[in-house]
Amino acid sequence: MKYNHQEIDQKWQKYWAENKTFEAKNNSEKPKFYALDMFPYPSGAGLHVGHPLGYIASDIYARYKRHTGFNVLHPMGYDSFGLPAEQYAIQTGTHPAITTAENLKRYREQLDKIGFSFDWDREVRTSDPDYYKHTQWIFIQLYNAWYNNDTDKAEHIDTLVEKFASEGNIYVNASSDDEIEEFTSNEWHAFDDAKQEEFLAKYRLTFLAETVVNWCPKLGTVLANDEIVNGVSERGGYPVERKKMMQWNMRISAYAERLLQGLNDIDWTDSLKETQKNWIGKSKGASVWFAIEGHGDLKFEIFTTRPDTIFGVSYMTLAPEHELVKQITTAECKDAVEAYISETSKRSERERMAEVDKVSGEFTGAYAIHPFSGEKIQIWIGDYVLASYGTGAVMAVPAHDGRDHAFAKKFGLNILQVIEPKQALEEGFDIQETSFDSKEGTIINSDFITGMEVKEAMAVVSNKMEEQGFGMAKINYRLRDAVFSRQRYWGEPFPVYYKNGLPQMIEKEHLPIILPEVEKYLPTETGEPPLGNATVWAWDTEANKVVENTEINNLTVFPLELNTMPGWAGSSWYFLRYMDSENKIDFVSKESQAYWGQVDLYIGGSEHATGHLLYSRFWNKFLKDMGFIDNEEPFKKLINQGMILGTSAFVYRINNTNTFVSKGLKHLHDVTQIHADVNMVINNELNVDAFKAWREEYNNAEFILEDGKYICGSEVEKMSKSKYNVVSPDIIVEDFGADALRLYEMFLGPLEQYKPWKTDGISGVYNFLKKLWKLYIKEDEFVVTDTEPTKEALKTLHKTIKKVKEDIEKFSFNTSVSTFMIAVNELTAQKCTSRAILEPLAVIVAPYAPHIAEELWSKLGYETSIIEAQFPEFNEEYLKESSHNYPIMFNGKKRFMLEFSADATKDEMEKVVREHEKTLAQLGGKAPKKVIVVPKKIINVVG
RNA sequence: GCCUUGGUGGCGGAAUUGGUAGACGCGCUGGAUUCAAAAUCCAGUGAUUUAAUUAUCGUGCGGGUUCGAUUCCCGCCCAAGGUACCA
Repeated sequence: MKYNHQEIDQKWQKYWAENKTFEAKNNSEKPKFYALDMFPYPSGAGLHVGHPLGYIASDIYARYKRHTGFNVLHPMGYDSFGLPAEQYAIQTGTHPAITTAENLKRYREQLDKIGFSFDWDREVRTSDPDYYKHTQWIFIQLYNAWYNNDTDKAEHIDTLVEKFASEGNIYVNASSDDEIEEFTSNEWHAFDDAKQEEFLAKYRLTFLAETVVNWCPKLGTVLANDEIVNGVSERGGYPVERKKMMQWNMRISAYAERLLQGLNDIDWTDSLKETQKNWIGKSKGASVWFAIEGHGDLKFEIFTTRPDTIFGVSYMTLAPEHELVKQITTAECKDAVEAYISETSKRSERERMAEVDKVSGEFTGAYAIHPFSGEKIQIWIGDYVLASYGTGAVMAVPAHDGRDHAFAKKFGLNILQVIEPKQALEEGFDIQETSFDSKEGTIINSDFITGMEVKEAMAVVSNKMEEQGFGMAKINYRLRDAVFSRQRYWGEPFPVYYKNGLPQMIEKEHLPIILPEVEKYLPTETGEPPLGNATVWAWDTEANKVVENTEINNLTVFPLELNTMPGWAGSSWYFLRYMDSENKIDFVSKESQAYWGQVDLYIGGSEHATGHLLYSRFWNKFLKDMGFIDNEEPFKKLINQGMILGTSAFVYRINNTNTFVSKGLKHLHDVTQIHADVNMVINNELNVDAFKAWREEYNNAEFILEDGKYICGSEVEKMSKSKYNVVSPDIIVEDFGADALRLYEMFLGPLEQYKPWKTDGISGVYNFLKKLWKLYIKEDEFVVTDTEPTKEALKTLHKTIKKVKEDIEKFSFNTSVSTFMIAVNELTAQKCTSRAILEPLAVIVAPYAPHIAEELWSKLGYETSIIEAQFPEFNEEYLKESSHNYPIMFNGKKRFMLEFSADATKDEMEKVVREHEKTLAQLGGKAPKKVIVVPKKIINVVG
């Protein structure tokens, strides 16, 4: 009987499904363990070899936890809303729900073939109305909440309304929009509903506001930065501009400090915490208001981290999008400023941040007044200042800030030194040539702070500004409120209708509001989102249901929101749903979430570091504030699996044409690099016909070939459907079995590391499985006996137990695979047949290669799953060595080996080494200066 | 640009706290078996040098600390991920 992976895989996958072997119970005498994977987006390309990497790791850990006595929750589901299905719908007219259902089916089949210990009864899908009704409900909770800085938590909006009614907003300490007009309780009562709502919106945790987006007029849609290449749309190559739009936003900034502090309480890698910390970007500094000459009371606010340099200000820079620019620009400067703004609107924010050497700007003709000195300061606009960061305005101190310096130099603006460096600078240092950005120094040329140290000056300036009413110390966060509207079809509809232009929430009992059918998935001709095409998309407030648009009367029937929610909406809370996925009423019951608590182990890609992982923490904290769940942080321990990278293929389109030029000739043209599907490329050569048939826009494409071939470029990058470089695990499972795939993915290298995919080494792990099999079954015979194990076999077994246990606990799965190989090689050489060795061996291998382990377990005579078996205990007795072979080194270089008994003392060993003839030969008879003996490691002779 | 991670043989990688660099696997070379091949088994395999012993070099590059550095420190180079509407 040979090792037949296909038969064994099927047999045990069927057994696990039928016996619900991996069902998690919501109560148990065993301790609980919650192991979670980041759920996949089910793309049309199917599961690729990168997906299972993390799933296999968490599966090994989850199975190990079961072997050590835990009640394990290990669920899986799908992040099933998203752009690709919608894109496909636009291209083919197929409803995204159909595409998604097909993709999902394929994913499930693929996942099933790998033998995961998932509890499939708890599966969730974000695009399922039974799921997204809760996403809609959470949205409503956020709408009906504000953040009270005094209690440092979110509260129901009613408590804010009470405050307004009793004392106005003057004493309210909330996270809110900047610069809210003050009102008294009397004024509040005098406001009409619309006015009251206008004020409440400035405090709500989700609110409508104007936000800048990448607008592509030709496609009539908003684009992700991802969809823009070289300033034009990736699809079609159309121009893109920055435009303001009314959008739903989430006030994540209210949680900035808690998101930052919470990092101290979770077991995540330092690099990931660092990334989130930098993303939140806390900085201490000051807010300063500058008056504008000739504009009466008009002032604008800047944020600076260096209030100590306020006397070094030589000009101001506003973001070109700053709201005041139009108002203050003088007639003479108008044309140039407008041209510059229009130019800037074509550049993406990322370009503006990246291209630091492209210094550009324009003088507005207006002057600010220095609050202390009263001097006139030129106001410029420059694209190095971003509207979305801080207040979109900076006070420029060229002597002490690199970017301000470059700007001042280019435009011949004054550079005034106000800090004297503490340490003498290199000779020839000239503040006119290079800025001095360090905070180590003494203030000069600065009125009342001259002579102070930087730190002291910062505080003094802040205090003085506060006294005089034009500034104060302030903490600023880089973290911006998150835009929550998408002009897309395939996402959660908002549970929102508009009455007199004001948003109204729909009651919980009428949820879900189901995504309507549309004829076309594109934006409407008037530029509205795809839901603008829906004909049944109005809310009847009497019947409490969605009705035909023709019934809209704005008295009882109102238009519904046309935007949908972003991809991260559904993924921000799915980990809670798994705890209680059958709950028909609430998103999770109090009891279920109390039992499962935090996710004990979360495995997923580091590319989610600042998106999903921050948004989930935000929603989790909010839900806790509102009393729905108990834990402040959702994910106790988190491991980033490194991505498996793909090899992408590129074609080169000559700009503004539909002609593609082969790689070797691309330097002769201005070209745009575009991804081609790797499945259309063999040995870098493009299958031109397949490419033409790939997309409608390429049907008539023309090609400039070299040597009769179209040669593609290639790059190693993320494996992703959008890069068309996806490789599927199916063939590997078919040819080598699920256990080989599992072992191989682990064997590739450390879990956390990025690695390009290659199939070359798979035969190694397959050979290992065959050798493992042969320890138990030779020819057709089951050869395991009850003979006493040898000392060597016990040593092999126990060092394997020790190493594998340590490896699993530190998520070093690649080294376990090597350890198994060594163990099997040794036991084979020892001709071991003892049950006392081979039975525990099957259990240690089981988390990694569960199918073969189950089969061997049943051959060993067991009738229940191997998952019931206890993980074997390590016994140190078997590993004791009577001697150790020491390398004898001279000045760090190994020269020969010497064996010493385990109980030899340091002095004894030193003596032997000193007197050894080879030592004398090495040193030419001279006595060693020193001998260093490190027990169980090395002996080093210093000559 | 900025933030994060990584760079070790032909390839994937190992090396627990600063202690024998290259475990394990792939590939390659030679051999056994076979009519032949597949499969399997055995031996070898960082580079230079040598018949061999040996010696020298060697963990992206340049410095430093140390008896001893893949590991710690300083300065660079290269690649990947993220950079706020891909998920």
